[in-house]
Amino acid sequence: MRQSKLFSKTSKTSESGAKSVNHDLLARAGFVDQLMAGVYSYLPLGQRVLDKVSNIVRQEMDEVGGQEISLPALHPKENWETTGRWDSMDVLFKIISQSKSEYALGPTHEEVIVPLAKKFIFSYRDLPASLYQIQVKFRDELRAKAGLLRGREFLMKDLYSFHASHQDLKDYYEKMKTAYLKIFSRCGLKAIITEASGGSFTKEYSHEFQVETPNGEDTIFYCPCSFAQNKEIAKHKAGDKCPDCGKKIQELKTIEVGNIFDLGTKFSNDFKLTFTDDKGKEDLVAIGCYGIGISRLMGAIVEVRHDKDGIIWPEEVAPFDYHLLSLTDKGEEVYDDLVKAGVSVLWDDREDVSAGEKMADSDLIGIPNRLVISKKTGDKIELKKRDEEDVKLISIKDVLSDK
RNA sequence: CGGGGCAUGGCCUAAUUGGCUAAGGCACCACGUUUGGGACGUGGGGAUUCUGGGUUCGAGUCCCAGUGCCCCGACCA
Repeated sequence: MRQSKLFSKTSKTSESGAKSVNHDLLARAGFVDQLMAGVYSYLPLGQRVLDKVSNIVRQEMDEVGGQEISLPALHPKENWETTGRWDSMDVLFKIISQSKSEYALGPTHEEVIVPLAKKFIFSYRDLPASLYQIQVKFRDELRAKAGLLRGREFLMKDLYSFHASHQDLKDYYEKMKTAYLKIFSRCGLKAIITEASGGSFTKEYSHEFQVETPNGEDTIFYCPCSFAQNKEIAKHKAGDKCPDCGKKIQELKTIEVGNIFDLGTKFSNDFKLTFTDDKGKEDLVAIGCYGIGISRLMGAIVEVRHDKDGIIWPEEVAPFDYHLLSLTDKGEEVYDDLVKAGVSVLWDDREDVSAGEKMADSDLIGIPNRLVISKKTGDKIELKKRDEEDVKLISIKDVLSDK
């Protein structure tokens, strides 16, 4: 991609409403644009990051047997009345059509997928089943805030698993924990599995995946031995002895990037989703639900991985692998070679922009590898990692073989 | 939803006690000079000062109402 053709531009000044780090940096670097509180447009750079994160999530969900689908965002009122959530879920967006019918905009999809599952699941032979989608969700938050961290419209992966027994659900739930940790690790984050409330529709436990950052809105009590509880349900406090290992419990500010629920038979009971077991007996299907806020995850990565100059994208989610800066009129040949070799590169080919501005923009955008061509580099290319100070001179062959 | 703050070209800001044609920077257009850490000169275009009322000879500035955004809290299957 030639930067001279890039739709977005960087900005030296922060937007007056961009008080959070992720909103400020993502807006200044040209990844997102705020439409209103909690609602953002994703510009070309931002869309590339969302796609990168989504693909990581896809790979890991496919790895645990998930099948990707796409459910409607517009839901009939009736399904939400069936589960009682039309009235009880405060954040439900409700809309009225011109013929005065009422609909919900999906904040989550049990009300759609369980009726769908009824059309295909009849026998223990149809179980287990695991379905997921990556889709925009709507939640009428009273206070959207912190950039991408708490939106009213946001991108989410939600997976629903269906099981013939509760034990089978629990086994799958554990597999999902491992898959989630892998996803967050690939996104450059260390997630802490934290015990949390199951919410009002499951009496079972739930587990949140929390990432430590000073700007986080959640508080957890944590011990490195693997003990972690959300403050909401915690029976311990900072300084107490860890019930598992006896060391002192710490208090951490965190962002929740994922949450998994054992829903039991709540929704299968509401919709009468049953199956026939191998003895010919009818039983309710056990359901698990597993969410990752993709756009929130993008914001969380920025909150954790930045410095005074800008964003520091982890390799796997960066919008491009290489940022090639031409400080002379040379560079086109190198760019063409890289493109031909399939290297993901953003080429700063802008002619009327000073070297200093190109470097400042490069740091702000945060692509992990910076290549510079200038008078000083001769027929070599300078390589600098975004998160390192030292530079080295290499040849284009080194770039191609490195990939 | 309770409390607080803010609202001026696309963006960031200024404007004396209420007083002249709303000023500057960024960005944009033209020409020229520049190019290793956010260069510079000259010229140019771009504004119902959030909306609606009110006070006043006169309102960006004061008052009332509304709207939007940000922050704190509550809320957040």
